Amino acid sequence: MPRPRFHKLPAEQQQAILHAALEEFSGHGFNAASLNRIIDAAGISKGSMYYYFDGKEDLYAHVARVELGRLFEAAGPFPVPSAREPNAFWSTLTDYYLRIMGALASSPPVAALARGWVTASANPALVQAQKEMEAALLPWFEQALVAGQRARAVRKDVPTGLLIAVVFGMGQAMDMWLMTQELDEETLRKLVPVFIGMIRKALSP
Amino acid sequence: MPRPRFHKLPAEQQQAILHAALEEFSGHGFNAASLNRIIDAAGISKGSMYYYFDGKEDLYAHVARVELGRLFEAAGPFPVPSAREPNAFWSTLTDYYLRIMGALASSPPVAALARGWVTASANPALVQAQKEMEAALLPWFEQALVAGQRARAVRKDVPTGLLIAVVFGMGQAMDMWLMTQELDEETLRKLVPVFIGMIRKALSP
DNA sequence: GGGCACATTAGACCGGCGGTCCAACCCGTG
DNA sequence: CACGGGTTGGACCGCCGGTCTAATGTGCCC
Repeated sequence: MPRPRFHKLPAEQQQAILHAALEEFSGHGFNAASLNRIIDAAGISKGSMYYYFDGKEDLYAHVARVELGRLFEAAGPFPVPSAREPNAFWSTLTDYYLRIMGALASSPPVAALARGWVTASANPALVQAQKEMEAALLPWFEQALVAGQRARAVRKDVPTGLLIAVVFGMGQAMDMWLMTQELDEETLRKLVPVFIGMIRKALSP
Repeated sequence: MPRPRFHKLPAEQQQAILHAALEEFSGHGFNAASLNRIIDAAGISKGSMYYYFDGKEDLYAHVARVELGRLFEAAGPFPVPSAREPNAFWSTLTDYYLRIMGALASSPPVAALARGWVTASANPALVQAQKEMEAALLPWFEQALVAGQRARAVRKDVPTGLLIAVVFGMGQAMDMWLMTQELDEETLRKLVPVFIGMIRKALSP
């Protein structure tokens, strides 16, 4: 977490720092990103940076929080599907997935940041930040799965943790694959249902 | 690739270097591993290390190649299923998966290395090494998928590249989940068919 | 056996990294 | 005006991966 002082800064200076950090992190990934370059680009001194943030990881986590937060905001709130029937359940998820991918496609640096975030999973320096975001996402995942089980859309014979891992893994793989292709609205609209269909088949009772 | 000179070294010194590197890489992951520590632990000088290897990435790739090579050797050759019928096709794959996981379970450092290898995917310093291993694995994946399609076990309405990505992602997620659990032979034997079953459902026509 | 050429080794050195530290400066208050 | 806490600049630290070269083996030819 940034120190409270950071939020007292003039908005434009906060922006300058966050912008520089987003550029650097999305362009190089966490490990290869240089805090010194961010500091230069933001036009502040090292002392100030460490006066506002605990260090590189803290800055990264904050940028990710802010940008991914904006992303989810732009895509609307997480729906916890209340469907009583499998088809309805899965179509709710399809809609949401489409909204997220659309939002991502409209902002390449954020997409790069998200990609980096999701692949940096094993980095020991990031456990803290990862856990934090995981903790924010997990309850939703769990709720969604339980709702799915209630709608008879999701199997009950496998530990929830494993289901989450698998969905996460499939989603990640699909996202990565998507991001390496040309992303026009048309194909996206065609592919997302295919993706959800595969997840659906894997999870169905 | 290590320089040819490396292979002319007395076997025990090669072993010392590879052992030190395996310990360090499996314990810290690629980024956090320290080449200097490996050098100290192996009891050689920096000059020698760089005389035998191009650098950190080269050493890592070599260790991974050797250790994962041993792993696959221990698990027997990649089967390209020749089944003519879905059930036979999937049971061939189940057997193989079980053999690999068994081999992994018997050697924690190699398991850690494999975990690190698979999660380090986005590291720009490793693209070379990643591509190399991918190139070695891809043809087998493709053959297996095509064989699966021939056995009417795998759908044909989705690009092969996407299928591979999804299978890879699911496999990775399952592996990671497995490695965070207690790995006794019993549960493994129960879980692997469930995994393969999920992959099967996602891929079936 | 002596001299030479080449393979090998040791480790000082380089720029850059993330992170620490403290003197100097700014600015509101008494 | 003087003080004192909030803020800033940037020198400094230990470590990183990587380079370079002088010294040291080592085997071969005359």
